[in-house]
Amino acid sequence: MVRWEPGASDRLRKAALELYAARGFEQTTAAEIAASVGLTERTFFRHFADKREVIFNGAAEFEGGFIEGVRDAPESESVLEVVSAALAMAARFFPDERREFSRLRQTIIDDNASLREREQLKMTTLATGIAEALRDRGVTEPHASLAAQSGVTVFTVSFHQWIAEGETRPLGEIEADIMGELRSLTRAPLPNRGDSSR
Amino acid sequence: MVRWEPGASDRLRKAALELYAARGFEQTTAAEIAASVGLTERTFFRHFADKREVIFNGAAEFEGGFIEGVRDAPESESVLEVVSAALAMAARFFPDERREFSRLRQTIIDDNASLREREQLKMTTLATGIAEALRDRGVTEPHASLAAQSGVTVFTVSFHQWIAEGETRPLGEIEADIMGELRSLTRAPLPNRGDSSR
DNA sequence: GTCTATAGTGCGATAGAC
DNA sequence: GTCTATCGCACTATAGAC
Repeated sequence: MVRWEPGASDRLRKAALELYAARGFEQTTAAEIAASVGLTERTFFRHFADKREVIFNGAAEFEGGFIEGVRDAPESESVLEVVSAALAMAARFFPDERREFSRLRQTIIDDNASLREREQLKMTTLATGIAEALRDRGVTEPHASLAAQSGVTVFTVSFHQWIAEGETRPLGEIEADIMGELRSLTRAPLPNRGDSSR
Repeated sequence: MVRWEPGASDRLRKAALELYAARGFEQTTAAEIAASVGLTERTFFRHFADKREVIFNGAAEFEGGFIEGVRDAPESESVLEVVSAALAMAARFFPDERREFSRLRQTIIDDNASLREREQLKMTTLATGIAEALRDRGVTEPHASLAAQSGVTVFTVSFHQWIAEGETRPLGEIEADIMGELRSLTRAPLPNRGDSSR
């Protein structure tokens, strides 16, 4: 006989996702989520700092993996090569089995401004972390920040393509493509730049 | 005899900035801001959708200017040249006289997570708008999104440098530098890329 | 686990300007 | 009369304090 079922956190996460998807984020109260798995509102807030965090708190693991990808990348003259290695590592967090789940999660986020805000902050935090890891590898500013943010840009654009309707390629493949597109984009000349200092 | 002083929203904005700076964003209530200029909490929320918006709602003008810069840029083969023209336009919203104010505003934002969230969302919204303007010029995806996001990256890195202690160069000049750095970064080769498709 | 401050919303009343 | 900016009050949910 147990006093409470184990895995409160997991049950809350699962219930929250379902309720947010079914009736919308704002229309779902923390009390409802908790009640639906036999817990109280207070317990919900002991597990998650706020209503939104329940959707994002698997993200720390992903962020860590991305940054680890930077730290463990092989020696290279090219900063972007390091970032590419990290992108490949990041792609491992999104195997094809997870695509449908990612689609559902993204529709929930897209439907609510405060969830979009939280997501953007996570991406910026990620970029900041990558920049730091690059500086630890000896990359100087502003290159570290630019490369880090560009890596996140490639990830974001690729991720949205990955969950686009009808897309079947794995994330890693899309990332390689998009990185190539970014490089060709910035390779084009800036013809009549003239004296840019005034 | 007038029933109320005119310019309620300007007065609220000014008072909010001062109070946020003096005692912090979370330690300042909407009621206090309103009371400090002789209005009620309810009136504050009729002018601003939420407590944070009071700090950001000058930003629509800036966003419009940036996007206008894309629309009005001269014909060019290079997408990045278009983005550079828009960056130059954006820089006009931040003349040197505004640098001190921008520093103060940024410290308020940096000190609070929810303000940072809102700022990041604004930047993403901006990138989305720029991408749309680029597509209207005939730029296809994923180039439009990549170029737009890269433009915002250059702006963000440049802006932070612009308000860095001891920095005296105008924003436009910093932007040109940073854009050059981004270009040189992505120009470096990706040596042993091999078969990137698997 | 309870208690409370605060954010934010909805609605009716009010006092002028036109 | 209508329109608009405000007040005042009641209310819910979040989130933190105790």
